[in-house]
Amino acid sequence: MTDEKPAASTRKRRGSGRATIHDVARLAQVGSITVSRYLKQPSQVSTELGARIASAVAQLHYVPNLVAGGLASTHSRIVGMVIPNISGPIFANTIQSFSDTLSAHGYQLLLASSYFSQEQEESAVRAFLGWSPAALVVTGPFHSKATEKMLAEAQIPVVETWDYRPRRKAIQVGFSNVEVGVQQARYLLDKGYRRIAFVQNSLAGDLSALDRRDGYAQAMTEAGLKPWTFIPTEQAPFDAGRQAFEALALRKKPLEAIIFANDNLAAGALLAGQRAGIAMPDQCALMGFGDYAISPLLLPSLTTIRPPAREIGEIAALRILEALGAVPLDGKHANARLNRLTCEVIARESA
Amino acid sequence: MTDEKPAASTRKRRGSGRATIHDVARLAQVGSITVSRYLKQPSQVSTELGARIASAVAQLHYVPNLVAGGLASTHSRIVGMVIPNISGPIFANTIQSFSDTLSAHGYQLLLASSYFSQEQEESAVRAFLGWSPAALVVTGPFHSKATEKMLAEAQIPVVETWDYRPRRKAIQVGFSNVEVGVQQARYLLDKGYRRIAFVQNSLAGDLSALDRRDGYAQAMTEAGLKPWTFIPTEQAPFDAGRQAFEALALRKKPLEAIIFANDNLAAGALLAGQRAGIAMPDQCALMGFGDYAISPLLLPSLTTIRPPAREIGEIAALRILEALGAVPLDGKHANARLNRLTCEVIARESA
DNA sequence: ACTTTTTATGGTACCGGTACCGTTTGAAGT
DNA sequence: ACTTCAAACGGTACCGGTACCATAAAAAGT
Repeated sequence: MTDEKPAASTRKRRGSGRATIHDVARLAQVGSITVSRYLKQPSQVSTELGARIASAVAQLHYVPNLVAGGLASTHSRIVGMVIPNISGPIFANTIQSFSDTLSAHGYQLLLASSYFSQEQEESAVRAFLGWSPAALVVTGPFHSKATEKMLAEAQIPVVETWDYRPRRKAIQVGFSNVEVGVQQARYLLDKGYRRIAFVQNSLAGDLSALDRRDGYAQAMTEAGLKPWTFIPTEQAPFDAGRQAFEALALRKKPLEAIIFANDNLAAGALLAGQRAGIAMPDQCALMGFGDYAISPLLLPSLTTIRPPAREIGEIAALRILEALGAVPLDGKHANARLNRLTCEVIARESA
Repeated sequence: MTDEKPAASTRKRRGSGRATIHDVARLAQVGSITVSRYLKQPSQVSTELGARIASAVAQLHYVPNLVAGGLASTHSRIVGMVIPNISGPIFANTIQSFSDTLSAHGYQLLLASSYFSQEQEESAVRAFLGWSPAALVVTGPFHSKATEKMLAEAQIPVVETWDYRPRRKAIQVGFSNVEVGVQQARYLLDKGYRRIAFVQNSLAGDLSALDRRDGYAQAMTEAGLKPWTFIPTEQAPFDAGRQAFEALALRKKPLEAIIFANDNLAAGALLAGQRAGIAMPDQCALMGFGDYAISPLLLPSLTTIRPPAREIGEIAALRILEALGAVPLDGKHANARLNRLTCEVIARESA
């Protein structure tokens, strides 16, 4: 009948085989641009054409090709996030709330972990930028030169999480670790402890603990006391905590209280104290950072600092969505470039 | 009028402003296609041109636009993963190892969480497909009709993790939850317990626990014993565990052993037992699932099952990379569609 | 009644790469 | 010397959407 094999094009089709916007347009007998409009702002299309298009979309199982859309409009609904690690007890909540808030507004999350390595961060950022993401999130203020440059030149919102440094260019969503160190020291000083030590983490990459140590040292000096830092050589956190406890609490003139760079170190110390029969907090008080899931369950339960992990993820997402115009400005924070959050002291039995 | 302004093209440029492959080609005085080749298979380009191109790339800070490349070639180096949650104790390790293995080969991870909701999973899969990903990973074998259809029609590798069901079409990387239930029951039976109950999770979405319950029931029946299932009404896991413990262990004729759908439930029960002064495991033995971080720290430490979370992520990534030709076939597993992993009983004090 | 503005729709070029194919050149084969 | 063939490189047409502009009809303004 009539149709003579429409040119049985010898040229090979390159396409993916999926239905395109043009297929939908043909079936609905409208222009392809109208389909595009209907999918983005249905109000601009008459109800009649809208119905025809909707029917065609359903019939063809049309799924918009976001890659093509991204290329044409030079901006995608992808947001990249680089975080030190996914499986650790700290950042998972941030990722979760960030992802949830984003995806509620139709954005997708590209995720990579850096393990506190600036090189890995750099290569992740570079790869992400290739997708012309709508925004980027990184952790902390410490990046390689090249990363700084890429972030500065990308014409997109950049958020630095888990720290707060007003001088920097990126949007800040986090807290001051120096402040937290002060907070920890003051809490113990208020309780009457005087001989207080700080135990760093052995993992070199996490620089935020150094800020907390500085805050601790500052508060100690202000109180006329001598700060005392211990750096474990053991790598595994529980072992490092035990090592620190033995070095600080089992000596001739033991320390009265110890602040640890994180709860895992503190937990290792606490378990060592249990075994050694040291009364905590009476003979030695322990304080952690992070409020990990184990901390309330230990005996004695661990006094620690709870960082606003979930809040950081959510606020970071909101600031991004605002900057992209996907969400009306929050009257109060009004797209604030600086979001200073605070950590809460979780007072339990160990200090 | 004047308008003159001759060349000054009044037409607006739509581009992103970043250097393109054509800018590089112009600067290096080669065809743009040669630049493209050089970036993908440098061996096909003479060293002389290669050097010129490399210099131009460096000079312009050229970052390839992956969106354009993806559109042209109809495939990207993105892999989508839908997982019930990120922040929970279970899946974080899978995400981490999956992400690490992928990114070591230049692939990026698009992540979304479903909270065990098939609707959320469906919308995530739909959004991911819009990016024409290289592969997709989902959790478990339970999906909506529409999801099944999309996964089947997408011409890409699909992996189902955290379960093992040979009959299904997707690549399987996981373990049989029924088997685990049997394993749990047998462990307790071997220890001499007879009156054994199973406590489900109250969260309706996680269907894998039902399989474990079925395995438990099967093993009990085989041993000539009556299975006993308890379904808490409390929502929060610790509370639900306590509720179950009170209902099962504090009754007139208490159960001898209880299997919980996960370690959090078991932990709640264990703490309730501590408070009530019940000797565990002597008066009542407890067994969990998941081997969460808290489990070894409880008193008594919790006997549980350790799922191969990290392994699942890594093997899923390897199978995908193999299927995509990014990695040579593992001689032994040879791109196996079925990867049956096993769970390990972690025998501790509570059972 | 006529001009101006708004609404609904379509045509076309373009985003920045890559697949496909063609051309040139020099080495190898006969 | 002539043909054959592989290597190196470039031209062009796409991939599948959207930005920009144009157009026609309807609504509003004077």
